[in-house]
Amino acid sequence: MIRVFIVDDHPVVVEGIRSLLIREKNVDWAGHALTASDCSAWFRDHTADVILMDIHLPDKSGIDLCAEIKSGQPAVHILALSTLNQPSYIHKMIENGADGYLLKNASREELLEAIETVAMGGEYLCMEALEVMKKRNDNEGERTLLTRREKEILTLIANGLTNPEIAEQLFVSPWTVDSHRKSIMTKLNAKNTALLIKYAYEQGLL
Amino acid sequence: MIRVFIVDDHPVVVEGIRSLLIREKNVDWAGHALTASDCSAWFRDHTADVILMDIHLPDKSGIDLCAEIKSGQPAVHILALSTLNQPSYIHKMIENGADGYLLKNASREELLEAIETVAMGGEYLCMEALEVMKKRNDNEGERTLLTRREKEILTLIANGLTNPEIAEQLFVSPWTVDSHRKSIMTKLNAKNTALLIKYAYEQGLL
DNA sequence: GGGTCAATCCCTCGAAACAGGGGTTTTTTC
DNA sequence: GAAAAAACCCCTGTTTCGAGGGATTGACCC
Repeated sequence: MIRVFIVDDHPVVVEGIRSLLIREKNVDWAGHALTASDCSAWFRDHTADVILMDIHLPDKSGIDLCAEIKSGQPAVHILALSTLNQPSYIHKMIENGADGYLLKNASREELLEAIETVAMGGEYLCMEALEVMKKRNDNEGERTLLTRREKEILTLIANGLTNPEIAEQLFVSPWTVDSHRKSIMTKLNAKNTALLIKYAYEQGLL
Repeated sequence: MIRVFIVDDHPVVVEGIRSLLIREKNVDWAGHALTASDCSAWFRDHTADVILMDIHLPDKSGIDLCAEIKSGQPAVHILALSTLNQPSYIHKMIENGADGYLLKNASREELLEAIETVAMGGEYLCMEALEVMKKRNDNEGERTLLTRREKEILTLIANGLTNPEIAEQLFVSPWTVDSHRKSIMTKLNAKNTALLIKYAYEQGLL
């Protein structure tokens, strides 16, 4: 008997999955939460075999929640659910301890298979997630391309800060910021700021 | 008895809404489709009182599908469903004949209220959509704000062209381009190019 | 026909961005 | 523990941006 808990801020998704699972003999409904904090609270006193976890939650990202739950209860298996197959999300979830990744347009069969797989300690990635992870390895991943610092600076650029302003905020020299900016532009192949922001958006970096 | 049809590419959403509605005495389940083309096909031979329509469909946007269905069957009431409250989507759906707009994190009560309202010929907008529509009226609509020429130039800026390059392409003086650029920045309240592109993206202008 | 607005053109100047080098130190990774 | 990668720092130009002013024309609306 697999005890399944779900955290998702969409009542209809919760209800939908519940009514899909309730028909299964080997699946038991542990409960649900609409927010990350409710989920954390529940797992302080209870446990489950599998958590179906939405990535977009109102109070906290599923990425952080995933790490949090795993540190408290390492035995619990987490299956990430998302509407989007943004590479950055997939990587982050896996890195933070998720055991599987499923798109919300998955069929009932796929959902059940994924739950069973992760419940037995396996790993389940949907097709799209698999492709993304493969690309990452093949291609050295256009996404891994940017370092942590570079992403940080890119975000600040997108927020309209100038190089000197960024330098001040990060307590580094303006030249450093300029160096990072140049390497970001080289990596994203952007000729100027406008293209930089455009590419960043298109690649889901913002 | 309100006959409800749903088109959404997420099986769990379909299932969730179904199990929410099935408990209602005054709601009848007409059927569902996972793609826009299936939906169109179904409505050639059948009809319903209300369609719950996802905006993001695999083969065609809900925005187009909405106009298509309405032209064939004007009596049908369409309630748009979306995970995002992007202003551009809300406007476009309403313009294409949608009778309501609901976010997918709506509660069961809100969903039922929305269905009943549109079934009776009314209009139902969720809080977020209302705010967006209000802003449009208050503010003369962040979308009408930019003139045709300004949008054209904004697109070119986003494509990485500089003012002189844009001037050359449009056969006008660089001064002219600069004037337009300045007025775009004033209207969108952007301090620099980075913010300009960011705002343009957020408001669905690109 | 007067008012409004889009679209065009013009000028200056300081502050950024962009292109092109150079380099050191710290942290990862194998 | 060595190699590689990331993060940091520096300098010099040229180009573009961005803020601040202007002005003229034509189209559309009441």
